[in-house]
Amino acid sequence: MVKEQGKGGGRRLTAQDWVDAALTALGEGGLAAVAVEPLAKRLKTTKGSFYWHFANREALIEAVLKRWEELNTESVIKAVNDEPDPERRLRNLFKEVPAATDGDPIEVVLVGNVRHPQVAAVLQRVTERRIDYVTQIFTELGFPADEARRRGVLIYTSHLGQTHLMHAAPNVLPASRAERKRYLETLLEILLHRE
Amino acid sequence: MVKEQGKGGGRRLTAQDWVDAALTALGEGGLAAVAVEPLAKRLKTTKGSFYWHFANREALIEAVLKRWEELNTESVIKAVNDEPDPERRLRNLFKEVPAATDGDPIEVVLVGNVRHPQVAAVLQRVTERRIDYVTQIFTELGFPADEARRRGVLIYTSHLGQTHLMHAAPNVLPASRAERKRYLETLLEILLHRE
DNA sequence: GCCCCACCATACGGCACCGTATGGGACGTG
DNA sequence: CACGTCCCATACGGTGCCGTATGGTGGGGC
Repeated sequence: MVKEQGKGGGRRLTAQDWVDAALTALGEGGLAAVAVEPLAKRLKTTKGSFYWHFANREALIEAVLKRWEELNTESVIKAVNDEPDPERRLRNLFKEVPAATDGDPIEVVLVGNVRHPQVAAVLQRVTERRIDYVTQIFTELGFPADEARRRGVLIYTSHLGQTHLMHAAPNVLPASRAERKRYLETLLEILLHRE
Repeated sequence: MVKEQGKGGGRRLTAQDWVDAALTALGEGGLAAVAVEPLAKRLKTTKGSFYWHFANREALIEAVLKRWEELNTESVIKAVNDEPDPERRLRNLFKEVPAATDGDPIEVVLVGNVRHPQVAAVLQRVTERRIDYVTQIFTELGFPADEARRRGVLIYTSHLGQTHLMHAAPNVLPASRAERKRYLETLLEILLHRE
């Protein structure tokens, strides 16, 4: 008989299992839900397991933030970065990113906990990384540095506003797919235009 | 000798005092900081006072959310609404609102806690109220209903994105005052233009 | 001056979570 | 098959918060 690996069974866990569960909990219940005993219950195990893999709760938070950072910056950038044409890369970026993180509440959850030092640090890094990347695209499109950055910030805040609104009052954006696409198109036309 | 009213002294408190303190705590420490015993410490009193004025913690949260709602919608709208010209009213709105709530983290704090039922409800109401108001201005400007609403949502998400970014990474918007004004001006030109 | 009542202090039980201590089971290795 | 290592279960003490019970205080009405 093979080793029982059924996800509910009594298999051994890795640190990664804890991080994954923490990531889910973070989205569902906020930072407060990244807590040892509730996660142990969710994983059908006990604290004994957790404190074998991690020093304490803070270490888990650090790990889950790092994981989120990597999932939401580098991997997305990597997925888009093989498109050579800058304009099409920009379109891909703002078409793919919402598709991947549409209902993902972690972004807004983290901003709501920006007083938390670890959260503040990761938000800082992620934001700068994203804006730098978009700015770089505008630079490749031939805009001077300051104008490229200005447009990068602009398109990024637009995206943030959509994300924010979508969680604050989802019903306000009903025909989201088509409407958002049209909105994005308008915005891109404005921002790609050289005055 | 007059009755000692020094804000540290042993004076009697009203329910409003608790709500005010809760509002401050909400901004500083998130929803979790709207907690009875910590607030009692802050007010230099005890739980005994709290449970005289409120039934429980949930009642306080309800009250503080209602207070925030009123401070951030009706009072702002009232302050702007005496301007008869719609376009100038719009400009006033997006010049005054950020001035009043620039560093105010409560907005993003609440979105981060959107799973909380009471928070979700107030965010729902506030968002719809704000968008309705802006939409109405565009209607007064002569746009048909659907176009007015589209532009209202648009300008509102832009504002939200700025707020969001300002808390996620404040240093990204350094020359905020002048830059934001220019940004807003650009946006308004776009949105006020009849194609 | 007395009393009453709005308002507060204190003490208590309960719960949820953190982190530690310690024993036990499973599995590879010899 | 013995044994050590890895990983987990259980039990415990500590902390911070919620909500209740109950007694205390001080100032306004008579």
